[in-house]
Amino acid sequence: MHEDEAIVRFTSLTGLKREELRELQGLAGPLVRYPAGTVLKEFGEVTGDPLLLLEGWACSSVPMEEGARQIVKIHLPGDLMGLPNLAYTRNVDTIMSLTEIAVRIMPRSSFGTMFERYPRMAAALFLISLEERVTLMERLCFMGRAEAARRLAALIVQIRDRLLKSDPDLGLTFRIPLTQSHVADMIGTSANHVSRVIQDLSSRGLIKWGRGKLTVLDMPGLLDLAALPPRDVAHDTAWLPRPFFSSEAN
Amino acid sequence: MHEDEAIVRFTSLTGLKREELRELQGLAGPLVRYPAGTVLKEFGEVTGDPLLLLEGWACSSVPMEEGARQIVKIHLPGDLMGLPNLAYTRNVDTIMSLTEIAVRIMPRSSFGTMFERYPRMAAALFLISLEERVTLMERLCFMGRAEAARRLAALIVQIRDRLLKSDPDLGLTFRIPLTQSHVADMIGTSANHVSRVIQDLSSRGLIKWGRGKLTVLDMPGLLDLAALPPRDVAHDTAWLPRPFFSSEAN
DNA sequence: CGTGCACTTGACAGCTGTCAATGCCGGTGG
DNA sequence: CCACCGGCATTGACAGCTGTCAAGTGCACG
Repeated sequence: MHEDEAIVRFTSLTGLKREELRELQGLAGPLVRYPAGTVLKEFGEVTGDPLLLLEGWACSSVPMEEGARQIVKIHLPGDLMGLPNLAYTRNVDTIMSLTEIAVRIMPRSSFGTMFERYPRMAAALFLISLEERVTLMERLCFMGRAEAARRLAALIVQIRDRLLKSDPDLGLTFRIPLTQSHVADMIGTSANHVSRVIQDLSSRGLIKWGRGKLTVLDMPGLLDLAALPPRDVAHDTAWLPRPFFSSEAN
Repeated sequence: MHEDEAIVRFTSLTGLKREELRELQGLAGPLVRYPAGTVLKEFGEVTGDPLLLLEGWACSSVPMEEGARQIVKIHLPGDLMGLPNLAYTRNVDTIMSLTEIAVRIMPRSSFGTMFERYPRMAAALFLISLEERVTLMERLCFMGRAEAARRLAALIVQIRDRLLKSDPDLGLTFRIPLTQSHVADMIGTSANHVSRVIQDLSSRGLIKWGRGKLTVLDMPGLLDLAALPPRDVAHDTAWLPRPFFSSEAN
């Protein structure tokens, strides 16, 4: 993914102006690359600056007792990682790359700048945070109520939806750099059980999943199983501050 | 709770100045009271304005299939309710009062004003949102990994911690306006099972719970069972914009 | 005193964690 | 080319937590 595209995704929901995007890029640090499996932030350590993910996959997880962990979010290009740490002195999660990744550091001070000088950008940041909250709410519902097969179906649908945003031509077969262990840590079961559930979905003719490659065979069936609550993605941003630079109305 | 106290709680984490608090109050609408059991927002309906809760308890829940629901948050005095709706056109959860409550409407436009004219207040709002996110992350972990007894223990500890913030003298016995059905919808089990789990905790001598009154008999034991991850509550707000009015340093 | 709601209790089945063993596959080194 | 190895995935057995159903209890309220 080209860097501009990632930045555009980051700000798409508020319709920020091109000039504002440039300012945002001006606040970011240089591009840095890491190999797969790199731990970028460790839970409990003193917080650093948030990171803007530009290429590759990463994930945030919270360590539990005895080596277990819960993955709380998959990061895709365009995502800001480590944002919640702004409110704490120690990292609230562990951030690790799942593939080779490219990131830019977003210095803490740049967020102060945003709030002081670029209110629309700050508001965009706020909206992104609210969306994350809703995503977590949704996952919380599934975790508490649904059985593993449905949680897996919902996970697949949600990941594909997010991938679609940056690649509208994404087919029904695509790469997912997640092992069954990762999936287990995401949907809250054992890696053992994930194997059973995947085979269950396969035998129902819904998906095919192997070697990091996932194929959705029956999307309506998968959606039906996932039974995600309807969520209106259209955003009402009429309350946002007026654009800073542009002459045209938003 | 006196209104000022609630407002102070709302903004405590960023050390907002007294003048800013007054501005915040100026943005809010008049005080409105509702009896227990009032539905203030209904999931899926067109969004209205967020509400600042000043007295009483309320909860946000997401309806699931067949009348089931997941309670995603308990609102206590000082909480802003319905904030995530700012990013959507339809309510992402149902907000219902658990006791008699008093609220003030925070018009959508007032958030635009905050971002334009009171960057520190906007940043405070942002931080609150990040905290909510972390709370949800934590609950997600428990929902996926812990058995019901531990989830209940964690719930009790967390609620008491939040009550302590507004009443530092809170003893080990306090009122909780939650039925076992509510608890079930919070920790993701059946109301039936909640009864069993409460009796389990009781027989272990950890708590006593009846008639809306909860007594913690063995706090260390309860904390041990809950096994909440250590979370540094101190906030690093050095990146925040400078105070708007005051002359003193923050 | 009757009604309704909240809570309790018991039985049973089902999903899922755990343990252990096995299979598969890619990479490494000879 | 082949043997070995380690990580990942599969499979089976078993126990435990938990949902469901159903019946019963107790309390508050009118």
